[in-house]
Amino acid sequence: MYLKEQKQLAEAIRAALRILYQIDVETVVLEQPPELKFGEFATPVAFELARRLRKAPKKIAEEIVGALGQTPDLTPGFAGFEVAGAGYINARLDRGEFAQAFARSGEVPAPIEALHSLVEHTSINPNKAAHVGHLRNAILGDTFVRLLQAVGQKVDVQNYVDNTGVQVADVVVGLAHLEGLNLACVEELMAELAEDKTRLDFYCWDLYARVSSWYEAVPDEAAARKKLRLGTLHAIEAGGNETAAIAELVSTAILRRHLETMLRLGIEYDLLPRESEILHLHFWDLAFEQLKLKGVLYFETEGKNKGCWVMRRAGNRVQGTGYSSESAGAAEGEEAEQREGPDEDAKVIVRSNGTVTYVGKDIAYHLWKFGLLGKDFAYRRFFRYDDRECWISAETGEKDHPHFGGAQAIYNVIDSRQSDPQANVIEALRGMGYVEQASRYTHFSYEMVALTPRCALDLGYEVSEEDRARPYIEVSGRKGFGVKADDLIDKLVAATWGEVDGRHPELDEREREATAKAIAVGALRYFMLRYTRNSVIAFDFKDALSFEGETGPYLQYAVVRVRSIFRKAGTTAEEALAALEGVDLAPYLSGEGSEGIWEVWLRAAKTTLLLDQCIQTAEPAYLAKHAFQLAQDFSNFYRLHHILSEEDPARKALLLATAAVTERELVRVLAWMGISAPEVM
RNA sequence: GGGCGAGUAGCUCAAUCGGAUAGAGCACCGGCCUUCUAAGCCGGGGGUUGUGGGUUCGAUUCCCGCCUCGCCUACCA
Repeated sequence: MYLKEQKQLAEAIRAALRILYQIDVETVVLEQPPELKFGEFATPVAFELARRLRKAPKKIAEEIVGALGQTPDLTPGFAGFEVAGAGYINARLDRGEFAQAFARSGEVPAPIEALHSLVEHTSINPNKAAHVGHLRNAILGDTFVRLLQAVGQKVDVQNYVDNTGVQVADVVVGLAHLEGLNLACVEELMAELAEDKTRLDFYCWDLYARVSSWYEAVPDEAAARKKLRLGTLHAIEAGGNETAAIAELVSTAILRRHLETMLRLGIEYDLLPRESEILHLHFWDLAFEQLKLKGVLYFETEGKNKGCWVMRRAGNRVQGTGYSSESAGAAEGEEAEQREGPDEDAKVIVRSNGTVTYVGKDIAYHLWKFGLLGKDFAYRRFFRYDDRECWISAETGEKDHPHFGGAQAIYNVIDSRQSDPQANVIEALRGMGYVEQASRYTHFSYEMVALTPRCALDLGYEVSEEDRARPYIEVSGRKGFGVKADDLIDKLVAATWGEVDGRHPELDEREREATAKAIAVGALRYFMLRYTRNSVIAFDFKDALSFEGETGPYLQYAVVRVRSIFRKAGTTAEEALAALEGVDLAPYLSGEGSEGIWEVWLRAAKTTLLLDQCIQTAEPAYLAKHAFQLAQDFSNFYRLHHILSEEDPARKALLLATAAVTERELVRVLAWMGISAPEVM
């Protein structure tokens, strides 16, 4: 529904333009009029054509309306068209018919393309606890996974683990050198922490901050300490030594903690590919050969990058050994000729000492994602969910495992600071001739979560004078500055639990707990989804712990109210929708006494349109906003029309069905956002 | 220096491909629980959309200049 009518109307108008003026327009702009009394659709197409046809917009609009009126077979489902203002064309739906059809169908969205997609999100360095920024990442990613699944795509969910990077090395330096622990002692420490119910990732949060400041603490020692850090990193990368064993032990335990934290929000993964396997299985060697063969990498012989294998950046044109990704036209050739000397802006992929950079490894990994590397990981089971298994990469693994990789489209949920390296990887793929894959590679970019200065002060951090003047302060794992994910979830659950205890003493303990958790998750997930991706979230407990207004609980509350009505009415949403069969709804959907009813139906019917839009733009915030507006429309309807006391049976059937479509669509959208609606709250 | 993003109500954010009167939430003020759950609803005040030009019948939206802020721009990962 809605989408169908929208397309139909656009086609009918295009047909009318062909008949009337023998012109073809690419797209007909359709929008919703400012008020529903003008109809459901409006188009300003007559304004655009005024100059071209040398006619007043109003006259054109009248002619189009006339043509539409004479060909009713082109616009089934529409009740009428009219000219408004200086030349708008407004279209009215046949409301009764529309509502009947929508009540019946519910419209299962058709897949845009039955793609096999791969979404990578979370990807927290396994050396410390997850913080609010990681929550935004995981919630955006998980929601997008659900959206893709809603349109019928097969989706692999991956959480990339950098278990051999500097961040893990820093924590190992802390354990081995600050605490003076060997492998056995680290095992002992972990056992003690477990005994103590101290979360290991919390312990490492503090340790990581200590190590980071320790590097700089004594100026004379700084160089030696940095050397220690680098040596630790190299030992971890190489593997097969005690340092690497400590790293493996700790990072794996922290990784498990991250999965537990995310599971609290209903977030699950299929696979955890790790950097250690990308290194040890020599993914890079294969990628390097391909990159050289296809001329994407070239050996720099001059300038600052002398002795390195480099790649030109997207948008740069370079002559000689470089290549041009798009078909090089004459103009580009001339431009290239004017340039002299080495491309100093090029991206170094292999350093002059022969080691490969992060971007290089990432290119190899992404070739694997698209099934273009010619090599695969081995796999082991790692984490058991209620109804599925999460696998982890391994050098040698289990014989039977699901097939991973080889996706047709990929989405990387990574914050916007990484847009440059992401662009490099895409450019490399394109340069290798994988143009199709490059076009289906989406850097699902989002802005960071920062803390408001007030929030930082409340948490007891020292805040400099200039930071206090800023609207927000960036979180920093290195400084141990931020809000830990589990702490936030704990706070949310405590707040909702207290509230549920007070409101529903009649429920047993387990029900109250489950309800409180559902509301806490709803509040948190909605909070992270309501902002568009490129907006920085300035985090504050006051906003995040709010359960009123535009929040998750507000949406859940609308569903709870609907369910309460059905309980009292002794019926169900399904029955209420089925009972509409054969009822003439038109008299109740417009005119006196219909206020607020049609708004709910129209809004509810737009859900599929929003789903489409969110996928096209990779922007879940539109859906969050839509759900809120539907809940708002329902609240308005709820106030204006008392359902259970309605005496006209036909009207009562419609009012019940209005509540039913609200529930059906709201529950659907909430599920896409990973939010469940409790029975009571 | 170059690239990307942002600047909208006191605060936090929306505004579909350039369209009709720029909308929500929070905060503030005033009302509404004897009728389906008040985590709700209604009403009120609040705006030179950073700034100066341009294009257009029409600009928060597109183009150019300027101002402010953030991020990226390493032979770190």
